[in-house]
Amino acid sequence: MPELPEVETIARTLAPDAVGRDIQRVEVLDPSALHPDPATFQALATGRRIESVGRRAKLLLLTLAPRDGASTEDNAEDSGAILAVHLRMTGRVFVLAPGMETDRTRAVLHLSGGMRLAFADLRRFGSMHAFTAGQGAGSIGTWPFYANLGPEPLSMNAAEFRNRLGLGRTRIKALLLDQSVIAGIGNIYADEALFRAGVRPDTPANHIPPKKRDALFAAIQAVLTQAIAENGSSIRDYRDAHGDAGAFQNHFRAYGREGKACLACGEIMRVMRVAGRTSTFCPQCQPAPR
DNA sequence: ATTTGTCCCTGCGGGC
DNA sequence: TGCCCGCAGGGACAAA
Repeated sequence: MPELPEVETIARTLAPDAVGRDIQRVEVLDPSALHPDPATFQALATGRRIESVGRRAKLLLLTLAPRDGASTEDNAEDSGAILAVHLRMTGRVFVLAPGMETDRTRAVLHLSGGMRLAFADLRRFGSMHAFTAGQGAGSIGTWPFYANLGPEPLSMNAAEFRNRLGLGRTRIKALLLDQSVIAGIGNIYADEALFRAGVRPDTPANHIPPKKRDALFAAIQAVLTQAIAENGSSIRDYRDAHGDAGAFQNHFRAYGREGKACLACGEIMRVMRVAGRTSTFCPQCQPAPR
C-alpha cells in the first residue's frame, strides 16, 4: 500500500531514468485509468520532456516542460504540464526494460531512447491525472483533492502539528489519515507512529496534551524517515520503479501484529476499527484515554 | 458537524 | 478439497 515513503522511493528510483526524456506516445490500455479523459491526457502529455520527478503526499508527480518550439505566437500560454499518479492500493509504476512486460498494465508512456514507463494496477483503484501547469482551468491547483492537501509531515514543525490536531475530539487516527490535515500518512504509518508514541488510535485529539502531541509528531517523522531509508514497506504489492521490494516491513511494531506479543511489553496486541480502518495497538503501551 | 457506511476492484485466506 | 465470505484500504460520496 503505497504511502509517503513508498511513493518517495518510486520517485527517487524513477527520476534518473525518466528525467530529460520526451514522452513520444501514451499507450492506453485501460481508458478509465486516465483523467480527465484519455484524449485530454494524451494531448497534454505527448511531445513534452520530463523535467522532474517528485512527490506530494501520496502522489507521484511528473513535471513536463513546455513543448519545444513553443513560439510566442500560438503557444505563448504553454507553461508545461503535470502528470499526477495516485497508486491507491495496488498501483505500480515501472521502468520497463526492453522486451519486458508487466501484468495488469493500464497505460504505458513511451519515452525517447526506447524507454517505457508502465502504470500497472491489479485492483484498478489507482489513476493518472494530467494538468496544465499554469494557474488557469485544468491546472493541478484546481484539482480539489490536491488543493486541499495538508502540509508534508517531513516539512512541518512540531508547533504546526500541534495546531493542526485542533481542539476538537476527533479521534487521533482519523486526523492522521485525513490528507487535508497532514498529507501522505496511511494506515501502516499511522499505526506505527501511534504505537511508538504510546497513543491509542481512538484517543480524542483534545485529550492529547502538547507534550504527547510533540512525541507523536516526532514518532511520525522518525517512522517516515526510517521507512524512506529502507525504501518503503513491501507487504504484497509495492515495488519501486525497478521492481525491487522495500524493507521497512521488517521493522513493523504494530501493523499486522494482532494477537502477537507487544515488542515493548509482551502484552497481546489487539485491533479496533477507527475511521473505517483496522488499527492494531497494544492495550498496555497505548492505554485508553480517561 | 462529525462520522459512519458503501462503493470501487481483485486476490487471498479462514471457516466450514 | 472446494466454495463462500470477509477483509485488505484511499478516497469520493451519501447518509445518519
